[in-house]
Amino acid sequence: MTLNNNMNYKSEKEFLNQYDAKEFESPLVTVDLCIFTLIENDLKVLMVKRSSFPEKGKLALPGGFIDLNSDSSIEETALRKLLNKTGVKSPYLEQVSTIGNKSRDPRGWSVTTLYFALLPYVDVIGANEFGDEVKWLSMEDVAINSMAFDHKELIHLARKRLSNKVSYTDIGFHVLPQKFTLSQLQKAFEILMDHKLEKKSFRRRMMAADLVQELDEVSAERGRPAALYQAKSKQPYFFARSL
Amino acid sequence: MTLNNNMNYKSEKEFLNQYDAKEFESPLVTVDLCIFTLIENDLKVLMVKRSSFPEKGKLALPGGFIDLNSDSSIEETALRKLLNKTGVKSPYLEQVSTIGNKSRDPRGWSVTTLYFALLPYVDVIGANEFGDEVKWLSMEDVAINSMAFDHKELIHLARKRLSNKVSYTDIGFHVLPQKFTLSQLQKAFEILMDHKLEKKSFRRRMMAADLVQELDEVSAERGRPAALYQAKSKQPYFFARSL
DNA sequence: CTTATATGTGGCATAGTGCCACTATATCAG
DNA sequence: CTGATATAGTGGCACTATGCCACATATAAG
Repeated sequence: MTLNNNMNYKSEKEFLNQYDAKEFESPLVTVDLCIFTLIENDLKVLMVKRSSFPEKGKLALPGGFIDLNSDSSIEETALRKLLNKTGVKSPYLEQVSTIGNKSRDPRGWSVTTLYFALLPYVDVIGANEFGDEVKWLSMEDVAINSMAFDHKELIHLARKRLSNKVSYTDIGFHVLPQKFTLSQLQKAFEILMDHKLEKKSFRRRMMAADLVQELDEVSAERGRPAALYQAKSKQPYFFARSL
Repeated sequence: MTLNNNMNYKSEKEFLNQYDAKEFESPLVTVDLCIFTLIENDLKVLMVKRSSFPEKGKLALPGGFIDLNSDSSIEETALRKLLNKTGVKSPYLEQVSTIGNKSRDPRGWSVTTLYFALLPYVDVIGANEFGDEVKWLSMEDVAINSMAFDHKELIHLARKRLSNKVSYTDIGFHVLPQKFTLSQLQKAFEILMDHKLEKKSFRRRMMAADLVQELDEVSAERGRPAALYQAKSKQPYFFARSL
């Protein structure tokens, strides 16, 4: 489609008067979110049970259409959806990819921009917009559930991006509460990356990267009490080779 | 926009009959390409001079609307555009990001999915679809040219992704001809990354990564003749720390 | 007081990197 | 033929980060 190319309007104004966006054939555009958190050392994704057709009753990612009147960008759409479902205003949010083709939605050509978010655990029951059923689904159970549209693939896309990015950035901090022990931090990184880490090496790198601030408190559960830390002002990268 | 959420159709079929995509308010969707190549050790981007409103006469990235009838995915749209402008069928092509907001196009809310491509140099004069002026613009000159829409920002986005990705993958090979010397390869990487490299370290890593195949030919210009190499079957990553 | 459990450190062998001087092989000028 | 110049390619060492794992430390439970 190169509708513009062969035309020769006398002025831009005339063009704008004569045409508006709705005259171009455009696909449906949605924004979908893959919201991750950690609950008791188990990685979870937020899912919604669809209450309407198509795909009624199936699990789907939270998301939906852009509100052309109130949203001024697609990031805003994503943040609005996130706030609706979780009550969280400022998560870690990153665009993963945009998938567009004519087969993913039974209604025809459709395009979705996928985001993923990282949050510390929040209770989500009843936090939803229209009484749709919203719940944290364990990543282990993603495989065994039937899902709407291509949302299972979307989850895998987001999951891959997550694992990868956690290994060379500090985004993993976002699933933890304010205060944490280095063991908790390591465990979180391991789960997010799906990869075991060496205790000494991990601590050495964390210290070298200067990403954490030791506090004067300790967390005592079993065994020797662990020092509590908090995240320092985040830096984009800390160049770990393979964590 | 959650048009689906409160409805309660009796069946999916009824839903599909009653509604089709055009009833939802959707933004304009385009695909834009940032096509890079190297000409005489100078990084170039392919630009088109717009022959119609809006932004008539300004430089713009090649791109345009999805053809809902012939394209079956947005990647296909991108490849079609690329083929139109350059005649190249199988470049390195990667999705960078999707930008959507209500201010980037004077016609209103619009969404574009940005791709970048890497090619060995091809002559592009006259290769275009509708007689639009198409040319390779030096990256040095991007700053001093006025550009349509937010395309200057799109170029910067693509440029950043390119620099970054070249440093930990082998995509840099795609701007070179089949046969090349290690010095040419290093120079290409340096330009793409915008970062000087150490000769010995570079060669050591290339060899260790087993990405190149030495040939029985040499390239003689000035000085000692250099061995020619060709790329081996590409692997996704070769884990260079900082090249 | 012993055991279980978890935190935190010491220290070494190994591998990858930056650095740069040095060698090798061509062309070109006179 | 000779020496200057230019580029290709290597030798080798100091430095740093990593993996590994044993050991020391600190608490609770029995």
